[in-house]
Amino acid sequence: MKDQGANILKGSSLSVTSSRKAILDIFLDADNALAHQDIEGLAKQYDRVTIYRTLQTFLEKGIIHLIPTTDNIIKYALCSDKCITTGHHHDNHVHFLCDDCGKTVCLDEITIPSVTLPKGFIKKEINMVVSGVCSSCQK
Amino acid sequence: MKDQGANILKGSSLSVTSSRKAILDIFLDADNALAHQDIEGLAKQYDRVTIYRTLQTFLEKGIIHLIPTTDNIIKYALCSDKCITTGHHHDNHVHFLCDDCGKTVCLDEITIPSVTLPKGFIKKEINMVVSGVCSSCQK
DNA sequence: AGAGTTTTGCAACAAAGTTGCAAATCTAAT
DNA sequence: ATTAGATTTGCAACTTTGTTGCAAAACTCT
Repeated sequence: MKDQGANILKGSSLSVTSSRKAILDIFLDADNALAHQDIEGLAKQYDRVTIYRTLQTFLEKGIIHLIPTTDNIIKYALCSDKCITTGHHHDNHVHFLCDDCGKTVCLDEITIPSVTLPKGFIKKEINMVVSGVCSSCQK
Repeated sequence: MKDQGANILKGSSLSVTSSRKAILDIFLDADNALAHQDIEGLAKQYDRVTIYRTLQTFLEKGIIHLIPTTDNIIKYALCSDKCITTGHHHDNHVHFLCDDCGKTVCLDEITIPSVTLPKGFIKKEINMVVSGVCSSCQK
């Protein structure tokens, strides 16, 4: 599909600007989750502040989601098509953080198993991050 | 137990200083996980740098563990006795983050269910954070 | 109590994130 | 295609968060 980025933006009723397209393209090209810093390095022509605000906007619109990690670095990844089209966020897959290369990937095919919470707790979202060695680093 | 903090420090072969005891006491009194910022507020007489270094030391010794959360705030919680005594870190319980009060608690009795990773991935640690409404906020 | 080691606080710095505002860009309507 | 109106961007200044080196203070062990 050509100009996929622009379509996603329109679909989320966001105006199509070059910085938003550029940042979205970076996500579309990436095979792993990205930290703010990564994006700053890959979209050098845009202001730091613009990147902060763009990521914030994408989060709010459900275009990207946030991955909690134990390495203290906030990472973002594209949501699956379903997330974007439904507008409803269903991020129920497992994330993997490689101790070796530091990359974080979405394991879309691995669904988070359900847990039973103690009485009185109401569950809204579950996040699961597994760390270890990824398939590219394990040689 | 009197002077529990000092005992824990000795048990981890750390020298017993007033700042370490104070910070450890804050954790012993807390019923939820604490961010650096929380501790700074509760241990005002100590330097910011000392708190950073103390938390770092506690992490290394396995006295506290780190909880990844989706609210971008790094939180620490005391490890269970077993963690401390064995020196080996077994943080296999579920964490709960309340969207209402913002508190993070360890659900020590809820064990993280196991998952099967794709071929080539080696699992070392699993983290699971459930968010929603905690028992105190659900009224 | 004192020698030797560890820890602390200070200062200075680096990195990360936020805010207000004017200029630039985008959208939608003519 | 032009333009009015709204949104977004970049800049500057600032706050917060985290790090490092070093001398003074506190702690441990004998």
